[in-house]
Amino acid sequence: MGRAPCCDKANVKKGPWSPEEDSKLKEYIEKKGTGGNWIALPQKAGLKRCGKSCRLRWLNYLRPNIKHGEFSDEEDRIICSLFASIGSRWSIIAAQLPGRTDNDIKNYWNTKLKKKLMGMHMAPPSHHHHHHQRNSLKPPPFPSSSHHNYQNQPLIPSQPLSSLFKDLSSTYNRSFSSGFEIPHLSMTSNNFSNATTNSSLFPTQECLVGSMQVNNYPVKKNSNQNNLLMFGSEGSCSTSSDGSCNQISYDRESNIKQEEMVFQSFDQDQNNQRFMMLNYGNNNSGCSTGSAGHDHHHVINQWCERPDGFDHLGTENTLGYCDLEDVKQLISGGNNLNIGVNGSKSNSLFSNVDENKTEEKVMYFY
DNA sequence: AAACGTGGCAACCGCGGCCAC
DNA sequence: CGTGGCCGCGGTTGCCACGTT
Repeated sequence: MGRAPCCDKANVKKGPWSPEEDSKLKEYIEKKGTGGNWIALPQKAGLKRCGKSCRLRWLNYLRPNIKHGEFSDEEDRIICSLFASIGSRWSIIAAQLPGRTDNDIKNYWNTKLKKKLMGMHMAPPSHHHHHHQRNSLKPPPFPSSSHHNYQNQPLIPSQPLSSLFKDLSSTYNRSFSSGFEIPHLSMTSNNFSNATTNSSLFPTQECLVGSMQVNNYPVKKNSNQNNLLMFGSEGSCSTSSDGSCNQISYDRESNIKQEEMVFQSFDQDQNNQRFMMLNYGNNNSGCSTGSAGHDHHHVINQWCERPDGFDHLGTENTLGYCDLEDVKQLISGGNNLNIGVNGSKSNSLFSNVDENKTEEKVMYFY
């Protein structure tokens, strides 16, 4: 039933590469190139390896100009801001960092960089040795005062991550308004438009503008609050009560991922709306929890009329923010907003849509 | 000092997408 | 337009070194 193997497993070596294999592969490719066919290459080069293994070894290790060792603050910054905007698309991120491979960056993010950002709020989940444990995610403190001004915070931090983290965590702790609510959101697939922005706020960002609906509860009429900026990867706002939040294994305790992937958006000042998204997670399972038969969209802001308690909330990792004027400018102002729905992953976003529900504008970054 | 836990990475593997036929 | 098969992505696993109990 399964897919045919890409090569003859019996006759193929697996595991770490020996220096001899390395030099064989290197010499062959330097002399003859890959010929555009990795499958045939190992045989031609006299290697008992699967073509994919050769490709990986070459791209991640043998290829010229591979950079190893410490990541600089600048690299940290780039990775962080790109992750904030496009999520875990490591190959794209790697393309911005000469000499780094996607694998390298992925590993670095998962083992170190993420912790730099998360450390104070909670220990990131460990998948090691199947010690999946439900992190007891505590909701953040519920401050009664608000109106913290983060006017001058840049979207892409110019400081090292350590200082970014400090700033944002203190902001975070102080900035909830007293009455914020958790709306349940889903998105509709119609009315999305494609374009590209060159805004200085979001240089070369790709974004998607579309409609947002709030399931079951009316959107507040205050139009200042009708914009929601979502940072994150493709599935960031998938509705998951139907299990369509894909790529998550429900039969494992790795469910925890979903609960960690909570977005927060909040704004305090009616006249000076700020939008902030917090996203924690390592793939496209977004803000849903998907586990309890509800419609789980834990996006925190003053969005709809429903006051709701904390439920499944883990709230970590501030990655970006802007204010309403920025949003407006992007939406109007002749900005082109680019990239539509991208493939099947995003399709799950658009389930559970009731066309009769209130729809509002949303920008969805990925 | 042995067993156990953890971090760091390299490598693996399934899948979606793309393209040639 | 199918369809078969390769490519590359990204989530996951395996392994080793080292720290801790």
